[in-house]
Amino acid sequence: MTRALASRALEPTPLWLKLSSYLVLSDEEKLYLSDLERTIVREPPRTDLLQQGERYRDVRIMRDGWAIRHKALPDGRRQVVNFVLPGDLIGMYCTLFESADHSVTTLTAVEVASFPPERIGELFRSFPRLAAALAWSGAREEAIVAERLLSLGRRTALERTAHLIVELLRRLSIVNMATDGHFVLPVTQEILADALGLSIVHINRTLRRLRESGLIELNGQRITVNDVRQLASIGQFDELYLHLIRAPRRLERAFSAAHHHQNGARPDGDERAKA
Amino acid sequence: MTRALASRALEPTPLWLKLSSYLVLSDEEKLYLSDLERTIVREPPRTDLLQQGERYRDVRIMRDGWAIRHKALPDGRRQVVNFVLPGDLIGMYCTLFESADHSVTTLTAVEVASFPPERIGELFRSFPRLAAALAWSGAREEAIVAERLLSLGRRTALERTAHLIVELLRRLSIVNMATDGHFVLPVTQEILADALGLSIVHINRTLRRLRESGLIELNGQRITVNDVRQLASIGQFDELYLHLIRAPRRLERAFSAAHHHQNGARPDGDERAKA
DNA sequence: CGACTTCTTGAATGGACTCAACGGTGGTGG
DNA sequence: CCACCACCGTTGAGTCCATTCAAGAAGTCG
Repeated sequence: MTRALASRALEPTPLWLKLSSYLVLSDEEKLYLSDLERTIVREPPRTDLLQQGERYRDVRIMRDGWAIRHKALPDGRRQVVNFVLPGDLIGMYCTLFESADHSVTTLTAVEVASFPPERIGELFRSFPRLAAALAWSGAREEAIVAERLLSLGRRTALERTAHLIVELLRRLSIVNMATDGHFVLPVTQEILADALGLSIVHINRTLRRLRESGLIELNGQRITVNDVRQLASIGQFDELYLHLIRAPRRLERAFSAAHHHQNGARPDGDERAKA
Repeated sequence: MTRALASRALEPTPLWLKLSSYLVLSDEEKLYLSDLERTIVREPPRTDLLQQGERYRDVRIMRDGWAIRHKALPDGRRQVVNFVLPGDLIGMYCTLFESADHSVTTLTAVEVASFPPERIGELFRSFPRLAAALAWSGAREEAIVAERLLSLGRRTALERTAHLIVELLRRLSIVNMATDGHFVLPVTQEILADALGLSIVHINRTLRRLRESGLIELNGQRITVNDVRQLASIGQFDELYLHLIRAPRRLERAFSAAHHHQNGARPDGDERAKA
């Protein structure tokens, strides 16, 4: 490996930082990761990075900007599944499926890296720890979607809205995109409605209620949260599902504690059974 | 590896079959997989295999029976995130998180295998193809949750219900648990309501409408779908999201086509950029 | 056979939706 | 430079889908 590459590897990218919260990356892993982000593309707002039904495209890594992952019904009704923030992967596994079951559209100008899906095999074979960390972060994403499902299924409009605002505040503050309880939400009320399963009109009224009760302030796309505590309480927000706690580093342990498996199957443990 | 183990490996388990649809398993991989399912436990209905908030437990593999994955709000409202069927993993990544953000409860008597989370490291390091296939099947699960999110956000009660019935019919027929358009749904209307984000009363009325229009028949837990086509049309069901098509075997290709990556980062491709 | 859970149906309520209209803002071009 | 248009946000009024409340029927289990 050349010096030039090695020095380039030292710039930590959002993905780099995200995976670091799961395990301590070796220099080699950092190098490989930065190589995956070698090919960088900029896209304007309202660009489809991935389109529902589309056959194939490179895997993308969001480096800067916002996007939404969304699904549409044939008749046009639409649901925003999640917000894509820096460090998130786009179509990691979709490229291996026959075709994409969702779209990803930019909300702001973005900077994305991309690599061909063939490299996934390489990644899993040569960098198992990275592969595990990526799979893990995929599981974290699913947890977010599942929590949103709970919102749509069982929370009222007010609760849902409060919950989403607190979620975004927490997620953004990790990547230093929210300070002092305020952040930029580059989103129309229509998109908010599609994310929360509500009508535009009703989102508007719900935001007004939150504004009038003094919990939040809105000027343009800037949102200020005045009382996170109460907002979280309204939305019954429990940040457990975001899996932010990095303390145990269980993944790290799984790899270091593991007896290097060679060939057949010969681990420890006894054959217990329970009625 | 002993002969005894090798012979045991030859019984295909549901997980085995599921992963086979992504790639052709080698004998070694089959052997390892069957070793992961070595420790088998039986549990009665209404047992928690995993509990929201709980710190740690073994990874489970569902071998036989039904379970639900669900999340609850502090005030008791509940959302069923997904149905767990044979071949599905339980808590694969949760064991690596600090604590579980959802519960898994059996609906029927079940047979599950379990293995300690430390083996995940072993799996990723020694069986990259299996690891990729498992990550892939995790992505497929997320796709199902995302589709359910679309249901709760944008489909009416009737549409949602129709959609879920068709989904279960499709998923069950893959594992030979549905024949001739009928299957056993070991579920109360309360659970159905919690899965679809509706009240018990309304699910009852919705099922009645479907029954009265002749689309389905219900006797006890047995459900018969008389007109899949029309049911699918009501629910705007498009099976794309289930990712059942195994034809391309892209995963297989990603591994065989991949240039064995050795050390640093030196793949092909040019540094393009786009405005 | 009781006791419990589950299913079913009616009636009234309500949360969110649709329809509709108006105001603000920013971009475009005559 | 301002008229125009498109998009977005805001608000009112009426409607409807789904909920809650309530109570009885039908299973199910010890």
